[in-house]
Amino acid sequence: MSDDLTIRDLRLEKLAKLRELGFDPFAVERFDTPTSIADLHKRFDDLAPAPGDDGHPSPEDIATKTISLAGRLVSLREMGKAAFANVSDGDDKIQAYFRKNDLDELQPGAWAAFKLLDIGDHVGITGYLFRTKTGEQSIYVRSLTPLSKSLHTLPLGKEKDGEQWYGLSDVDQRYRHRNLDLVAKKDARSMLLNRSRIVSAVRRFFDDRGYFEVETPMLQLEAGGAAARPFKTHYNAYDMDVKLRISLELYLKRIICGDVPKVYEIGRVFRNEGVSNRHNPEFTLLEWYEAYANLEDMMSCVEDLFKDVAQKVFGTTELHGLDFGKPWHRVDMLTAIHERSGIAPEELRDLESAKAAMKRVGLPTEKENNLGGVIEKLLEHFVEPHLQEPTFVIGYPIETSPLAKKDPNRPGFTRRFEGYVLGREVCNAFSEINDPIDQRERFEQQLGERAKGDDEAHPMDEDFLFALENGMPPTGGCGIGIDRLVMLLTGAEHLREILLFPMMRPDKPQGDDDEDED
RNA sequence: GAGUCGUUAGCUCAGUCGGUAGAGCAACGCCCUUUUAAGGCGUGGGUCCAGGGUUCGAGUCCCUGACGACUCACCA
Repeated sequence: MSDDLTIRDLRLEKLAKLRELGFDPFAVERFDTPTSIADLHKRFDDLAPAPGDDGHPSPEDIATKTISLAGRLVSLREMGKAAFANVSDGDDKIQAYFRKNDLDELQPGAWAAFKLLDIGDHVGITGYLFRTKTGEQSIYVRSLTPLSKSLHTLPLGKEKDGEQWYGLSDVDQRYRHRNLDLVAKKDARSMLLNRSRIVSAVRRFFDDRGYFEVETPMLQLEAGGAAARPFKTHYNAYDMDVKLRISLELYLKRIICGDVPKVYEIGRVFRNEGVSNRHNPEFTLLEWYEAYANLEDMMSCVEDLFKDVAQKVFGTTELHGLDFGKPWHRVDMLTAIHERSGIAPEELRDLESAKAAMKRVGLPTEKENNLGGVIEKLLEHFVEPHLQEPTFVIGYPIETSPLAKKDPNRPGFTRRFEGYVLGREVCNAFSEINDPIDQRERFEQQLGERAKGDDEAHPMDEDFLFALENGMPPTGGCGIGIDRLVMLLTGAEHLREILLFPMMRPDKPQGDDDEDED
C-alpha cells in the first residue's frame, strides 16, 4: 500500500530507534510462552502472587511467581509515565501494565522502547499477575521484549463490553488480506478454526473405522469421475498436456481393485467454473469407498459421520434446528417428484412424455436432451427445497449416473442416492459399477453425449477399465463436499467465510500479455 | 454470462442544486504513574477507482473500462 507511506516511514524510524536502544524486534528468535493467555485467566489466582500491605507482592513471591507471555499489541492506553496495553495471542488477551519507574529500574531502556511500540507489534512480556483497582486481571510488566514491528495500521478497531468496532467491513479486502481478518475479527477466526476441527473429526471418523487415507494424482491425462470442465495445463518434461482432477473417484476405485477394501481421501479438486456463494473453482472433496458394502451401508455411514462430527466438534448433534442424532428420512426419487409436482412415474418413461410433463408444470424444456436430465431437473425444482431435514433421495436415472450400478429391479435407474439437508445436496453415493463391460458401455454412452455437445460428459478411461477387468469387488462409495459440510455445520452463509483464500480476481489488472478469450 | 448497486483520508463513512473536500477513529506533538471505545489541548493527512466527454467550472452529469457486493443462470 503506497498510500500510507508516511505511516510506514514513521514506523520504520521507530524500528531503527528500537535497534539503537538494543531492542531489535527482528533479531529475536524465540520467546518462552509456557502458558496460553486463556490459561493465565483460568489459573489466575494460583499464578498470581499475594499482594502485601503496600499492594505489591513481596520480592520472594515475585521471584517464584513470574510468568511470561507473548502476543500482539491490540490496544494501547498511555498515561504519561504509565500505560495499559492489551496483548492478544489470537485466542485470548490480557491487559499489561507498564510503569516507567519499574521498567527503568529493572530493564534499562525498556520504557523508551515501550514508547516506540505501536498497536500491531508483537511483544514478549514477563511480570507477575495482579488485579487493577477495577478488578481486571492484568500482568505487571517487569521485562519487555519487542518481537516484531508492524509497519501498517491494523484494522483492529476497538472493543467495549465485548462488542467490536471492526475496521475492515469491505468483504473484498477481508478476503484479500485474510491475515488482517484473522487478527481483527473473532468470528472469522472461529469459523475457520471450526473448519479445521471438522476436517480433523472426519479424518478420525474414518481412521477409527479402519479406512486407509490415501492420496491420488491431481495431474491427470483425462479428468474423470464427475461432470465438470477441467483446468488444463502442460507438463514440460513429457511435453504433454494434462488436466487437474475434478474428482477423486476413479483412482480410489483402482485402489479397491488392488484389494485395499476401505479407503478415503480428503483432497482438493478443481472445476473450471464460476464463483458464487456456494462455488469456488477449487474445493475440498471427501470420498470414501468400502468393498462388499451396499447403499444401505453407505447411508448409515453418512448418518454416523454427521452425528459423530457434530458431536465431536460442537458437543451436540442438534444444530440449526436439526438433529443429526436421528436417522435420516429416505425417499424414492420418483415418488418424491410425484408427490411434489404431480408428475407420475409413468410420465417419466421416455424423453418425449417427460418433456411434455415438464412443459405442463411450467418449466423450460429447450435444453433437455435426455430423460435423466429432465428427471433431475424436476427433483431440483420441486423436491429439493422441501428437503430441510436430513433426507436421502434414492434411485437416480442412468443417464446422469455413468459410474453407478444399474438397479436390477428398475430399468433406467441406478443404485444411487444423494443426501439433502436444508434444501441442499450434501452427499452423493452409489453402488459402484464393477462389471467392466457395463462400465465400458456407460463410457461409450457418455461419448455419445459428448458428441452431441455436452462437454461435461464423462471421457473414456481405458486404464480404469483395465483395472475393472482385473476384478473389483462390489463396492459402495460416497462423496461429500467438505466446504459445504462445513457451511452446513457452522451455519456459514457464504462459502468464502469458510475458505481461507477464496478465488478472487487480482485487485490490480495484470500484465496484458494474455488476451481474454470467449 | 445477464441485471441492480457500489468504489471519497490508514479504517468506517458524510458530501444538498455542478462552484477545487468533511467527521469519527487511527497517525503525529504536548499534558497525564490503575486505564480499558482512557481523557485534555494542538497538528498533519486526499490521483474523490481509471480513462474519455459535457461545462467557464465535475467527487457530483454522460460514456467506456477495472474491481467488488447482491440476485439470476450452471455446477458440489
